[in-house]
Amino acid sequence: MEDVARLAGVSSITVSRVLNHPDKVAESTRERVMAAVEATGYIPNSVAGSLASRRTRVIGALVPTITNSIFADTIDGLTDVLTPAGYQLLLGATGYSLREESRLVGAILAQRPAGLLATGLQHESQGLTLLRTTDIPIVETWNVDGDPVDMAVGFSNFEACRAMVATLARRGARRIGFVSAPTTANDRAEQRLRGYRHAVRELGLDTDARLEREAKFSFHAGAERLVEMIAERPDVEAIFFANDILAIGALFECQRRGIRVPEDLAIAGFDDVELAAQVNPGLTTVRIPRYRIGREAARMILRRLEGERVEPRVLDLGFEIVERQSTPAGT
Amino acid sequence: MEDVARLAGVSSITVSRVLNHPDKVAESTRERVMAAVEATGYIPNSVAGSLASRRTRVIGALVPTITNSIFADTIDGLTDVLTPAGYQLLLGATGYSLREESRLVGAILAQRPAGLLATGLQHESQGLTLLRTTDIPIVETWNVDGDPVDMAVGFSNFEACRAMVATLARRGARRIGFVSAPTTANDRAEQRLRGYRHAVRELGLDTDARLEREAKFSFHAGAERLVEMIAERPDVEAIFFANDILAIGALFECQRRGIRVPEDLAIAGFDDVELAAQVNPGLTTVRIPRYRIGREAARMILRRLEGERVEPRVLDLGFEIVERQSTPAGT
DNA sequence: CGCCGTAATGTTAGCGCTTTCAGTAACACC
DNA sequence: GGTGTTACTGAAAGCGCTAACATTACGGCG
Repeated sequence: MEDVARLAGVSSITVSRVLNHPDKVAESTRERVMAAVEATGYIPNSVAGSLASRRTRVIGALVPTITNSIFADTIDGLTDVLTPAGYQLLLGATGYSLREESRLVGAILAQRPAGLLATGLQHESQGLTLLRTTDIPIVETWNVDGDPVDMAVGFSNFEACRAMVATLARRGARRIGFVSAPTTANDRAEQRLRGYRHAVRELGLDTDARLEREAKFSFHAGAERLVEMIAERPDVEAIFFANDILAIGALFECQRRGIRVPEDLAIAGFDDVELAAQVNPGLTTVRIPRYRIGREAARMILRRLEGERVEPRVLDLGFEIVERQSTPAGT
Repeated sequence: MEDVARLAGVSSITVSRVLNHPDKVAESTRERVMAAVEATGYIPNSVAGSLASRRTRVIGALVPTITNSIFADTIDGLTDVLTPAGYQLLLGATGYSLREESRLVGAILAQRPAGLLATGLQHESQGLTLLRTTDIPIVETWNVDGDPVDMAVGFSNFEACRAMVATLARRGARRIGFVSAPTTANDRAEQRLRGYRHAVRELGLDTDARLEREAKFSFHAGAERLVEMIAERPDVEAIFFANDILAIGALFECQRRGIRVPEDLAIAGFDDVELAAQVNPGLTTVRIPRYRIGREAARMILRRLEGERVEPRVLDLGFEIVERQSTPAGT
């Protein structure tokens, strides 16, 4: 920066101003400085800048895994808002471990981000303390059933599952199975399971424990649980899977076994991934605002960084039941 | 940090040492300092630390989009190596724009990352200059057909496509269509197309331009190109899609239209996404080391950061033709 | 005509750490 | 007992910027 200043015949603070507050510099000076920046190939040092100004242009984001496209969509929404605003993304993957989340929260906060996005409302006490102590805007995502540390944006996993069970029941099913995602360190999965259980009781449906299982996130696991469940409860009428990947894995298994969907068995998923609309039959599922979660989270953070108050602190973006051909049509 | 030092009855430099070089501090002191760190809830300021030490624990990564799972897998491999080594990920999505890539390279370099991962060997001159000028380790990924700025890890898209066409031809197809991904700002797609063209000529197959189309990345586009191609060239025997998503979109369209795969038409994809093995019939495709690309890229960067020389600078991880049921079986 | 507001630029200090060099103490060795 | 060696701790300087205040020039205004 010293070099640039010398070449342009100004002091270094003027160079700094040209780069950060161009309107506070005379146009002729600005041009001279910009030319000098080009000529020297100067790349500003944001590390030094951040230290001096005590703020960074970095937003931290913590997701369980970026390998699951639903989180990739949220990150996508986040960057689509952040990038034009001049912010960059510091990404961490917790691998569904609250221990690892705490560690990453510490590591990310050490970078003094301007804001932070987390997934879920559930945290380890250590991480929670860190989140509470810091004064940057924090948005927890993918869940609105609980108390956020600061702000939250998402939808009710509980209500979404309850609504899907109600839809299946309305189409005539009384024996509805549920395949949950692992609920440890995953409040979204836990609430989906609770939503199912609540609905089954509420509607007086079959509550046999054999209609409930857990599966890791994979096509294969969905197929396996399907096979197990129809072996133990051949009379099951519909199986609701906690995510589309499981459901589609099961759907493919039905294709292979000649089980007719939805005539012999109805299948429903959760997430409405792009694939859900493409498979044959199309998958009935819950559409959730994955991309918008990221977008709105970014907006909330930015608004706070601009000094505005953000109300409400919990933003429920809702969900939508999408009925396709994998469940019986309405009459 | 001042507070911690006072509480522990040491100077601030000792606190710094406890945090960064714990082995250079007496155990009793270390314990006292750690207790003080806990008590005060001190979170080190990496920004200041980085400025003073002139190095960060951040690695930049540029991908076209994180929404495509193949890049998510590469990022996954990257973080799996980087995180245990104490590095964090600064992620940028270029949206397949070289202009945007240049901008992001500048923004990321301003953060003074310890290393940088880019996707592809193709860059705009402005971004290329930045990459060349900087002295941090840089790995270009997903392509080894060309000259890297620094290091590269990936496979030959050209040879992979050539090999798939040869496989299809070996199974009897003479009229093989190709659906390319958009080739602008995407050297990988471009080389896949060139590999197809080369193979078709080399093997004396049908070179009709109507057997060649382009499609954006979606199931839907794959289905559309399929429909168009069989309308214009009803005698096409096999269609090779530049990625699995296109191929699977086409496969689903065949299911809907009652086109038997592979009896009426063979279908092949590229990438071997998890879904490719699940669909019915299973998709013949090219398996590529998506995850390992990220892993090896991280390893190369880390080795360089430890002062080692890295040879070779271009690491070809190869590919593998995976024949499933969407193409005719061997005899 | 002096005063004051405004625009443009510069001076000074310091952000919170780490590097470098120095210093102290304890111990072994010839 | 002087010297070297190892282990530990500290003082001073400064990383490359920006915030806050200072300065200069200029023109409008009572």
